[in-house]
Amino acid sequence: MTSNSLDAPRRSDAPRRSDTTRAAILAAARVRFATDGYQRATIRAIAASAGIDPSMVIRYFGSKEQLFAAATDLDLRLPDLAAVPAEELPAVLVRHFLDRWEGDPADDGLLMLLRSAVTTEQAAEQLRDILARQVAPALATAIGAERAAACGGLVSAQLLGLALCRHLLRLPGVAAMTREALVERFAPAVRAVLFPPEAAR
Amino acid sequence: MTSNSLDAPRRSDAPRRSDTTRAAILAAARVRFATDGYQRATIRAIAASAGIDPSMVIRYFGSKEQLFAAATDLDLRLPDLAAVPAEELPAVLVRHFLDRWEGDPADDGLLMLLRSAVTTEQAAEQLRDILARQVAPALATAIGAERAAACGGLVSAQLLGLALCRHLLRLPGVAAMTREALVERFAPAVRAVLFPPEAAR
DNA sequence: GTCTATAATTCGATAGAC
DNA sequence: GTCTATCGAATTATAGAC
Repeated sequence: MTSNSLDAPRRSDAPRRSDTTRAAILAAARVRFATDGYQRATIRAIAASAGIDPSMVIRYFGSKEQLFAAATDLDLRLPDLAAVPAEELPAVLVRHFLDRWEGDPADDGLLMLLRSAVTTEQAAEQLRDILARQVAPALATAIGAERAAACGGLVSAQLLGLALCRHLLRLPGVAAMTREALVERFAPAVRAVLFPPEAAR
Repeated sequence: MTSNSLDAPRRSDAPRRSDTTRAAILAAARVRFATDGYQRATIRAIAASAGIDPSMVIRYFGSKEQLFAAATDLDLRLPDLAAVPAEELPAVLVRHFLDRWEGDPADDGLLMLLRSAVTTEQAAEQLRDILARQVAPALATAIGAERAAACGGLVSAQLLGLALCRHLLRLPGVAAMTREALVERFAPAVRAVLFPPEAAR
């Protein structure tokens, strides 16, 4: 998956030129996709950011669609939720995602994917797949498979809603809050869907 | 705002041809913007949906940007929240938006605007403006201006997150739930940000 | 008022020289 | 491996005939 499928095995450990170029394209693509979304992020702009010719992008990745697929092959790097006390689970989740979103734009794959997923079906499919494969299983280790299935989507709705309003729409009331204030105010809401009060069961 | 600024007053009450054409363009534009977003919704496609020539769209609205501005001049039609008991406020809010989103795509302006706002700054600006002018004041009548300012953004994050995951991303776990199940499970989360528990104040 | 024709860009992707 | 040159399609917007 990560090595060039056309090459025979090599003895040298030194990175090939083609590998560094490929990595440069991928890094530039992640930044452009994150800020502009799939449609506005042109191959030409990505190539310019990477300092190479547009035709190289096609040569290395075949098409814009395949480049996007490679750029959005994400690992959310969720912590081990089984080790977290139920009481702290909501805050841990909120803090984890907030931390990732504040980091390097080329590294916060979730925001990149979310920006494109709203208007590009291919990206939406990829996002659904990633959430199902990573968030749901991680939740299952903490609160059991049955309850994770029942509230996984609602937890996603809350966390993606937070990402949406804070980083993509930049609503003043959400974008201006500090990370810790956000954890304090939003974690109780996540708790309400993770552990439904009696009245809602 | 709603009448053609170039016309002199007329005595007849019969709708002019230009008014029905203008309305047809606007209706078609709302559908295309809602399903495809600002960039993919082309003037050609909108004209085809309205059964007229693409050049007519420009003639009536000047440019694609101005057409979008006219199509997204929304009224969320929020109910009178001052008349709602605090206890029922979260469920009333969730149910109101769910109802609107299930309706006619050409009438659910919020979903249309949200789809474009993630990748088009003009749409994001319009959405921020609408939320600030309509949601925030309505909340203020129910829980007071001070507390509305503190939690308005968080309530928006929850409701927009729900719209995002249910109707734009169509996450299976959220899209499959019935409207009433969603109210029951999501209202407690909205309550948690509207009326913060002691631990989070 | 409505349409035909087209200008002026911009995009993804390809061919081929070096 | 890298770049030049370009194709073919699609876009917004305009000019002008009827």
